[in-house]
Amino acid sequence: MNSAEAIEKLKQKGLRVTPQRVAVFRTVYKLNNHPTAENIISTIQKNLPHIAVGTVYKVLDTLVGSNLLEKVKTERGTMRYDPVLSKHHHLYCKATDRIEDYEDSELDKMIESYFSRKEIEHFTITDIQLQINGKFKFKKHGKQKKREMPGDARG
Amino acid sequence: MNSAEAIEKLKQKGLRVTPQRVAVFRTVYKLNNHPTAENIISTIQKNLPHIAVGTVYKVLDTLVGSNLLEKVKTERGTMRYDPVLSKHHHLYCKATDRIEDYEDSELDKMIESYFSRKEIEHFTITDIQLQINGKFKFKKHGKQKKREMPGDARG
DNA sequence: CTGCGTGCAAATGGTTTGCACTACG
DNA sequence: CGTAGTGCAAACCATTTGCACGCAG
Repeated sequence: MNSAEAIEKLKQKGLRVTPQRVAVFRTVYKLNNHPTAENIISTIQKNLPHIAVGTVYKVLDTLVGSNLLEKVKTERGTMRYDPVLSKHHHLYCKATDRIEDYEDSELDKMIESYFSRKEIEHFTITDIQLQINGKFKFKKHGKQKKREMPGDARG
Repeated sequence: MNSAEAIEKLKQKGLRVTPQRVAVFRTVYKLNNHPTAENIISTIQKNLPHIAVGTVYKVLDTLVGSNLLEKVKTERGTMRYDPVLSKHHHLYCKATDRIEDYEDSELDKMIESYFSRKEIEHFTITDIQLQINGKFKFKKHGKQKKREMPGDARG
């Protein structure tokens, strides 16, 4: 996503456009591994060395509030951020803390029709998200460079 | 769950039996609202005033590690604990941070058979958990007493 | 211009850790 | 008895907050 696109999206949501917001937004798109706040900060600081930690958190909150990003929790303690593209589920590996998105409209339809038949007594559903736990199969071409990203192979 | 049962379960897992472990374990069963560590601590301290915060966290880790409890994280930052009874999903209300368990073997079968047909390319599934988001419908009999439990009506 | 957004640094709060002591097996 | 478990308090660390300044609209 380039700056123009980022600016456009911010404007659509009625948000003030600042270099910090553009940078945070673009960075979450660029780092497509559900980065932590820290990942985002250290990446941004290469281009925008002056940005403050608190600002990044505030911007992330703003973007989540405007539905431009979503906040994801894992077993481990820290929050992760994900561009909101469309309805999706998460593949999650506990051993490596890696998350990937999983979209499957057939699955969604099946679940939706199931719950339209079978209601839950005292609860009104707004949406359903699957956490699909397991293990990523790694292709074994070349060695994997060690980066400071969550979700890289550790197990 | 009484002490004898708690002790039995700890022994089954090969864990040393201590008053602290019994108390933590029983308290999570008693507080069936997916309590936070803090809920557990303040409840236990009524009977076992000397127990240390650090101990409770260590015991919780131990019990989670032995598969007697599970650890759940919500949108809000804090961890919540849940007795492991059987495979279940979570009903979750963002507004109140309330969690309830949801069991449905028909649903489980449907999902299982779906994924046995439709494999995910680079991922091996171990289990699937649904987060069913929405709103609890409250029955309006009498007033609800205010407690310091997560998941009570706030919205 | 006017106030929202930012930078900075200190505060917060849930969780973890290190160490001396205790008690389970 | 020996070692795993506990109590305690300090440390940790991701996130939040308060305030003065700067820049977007």
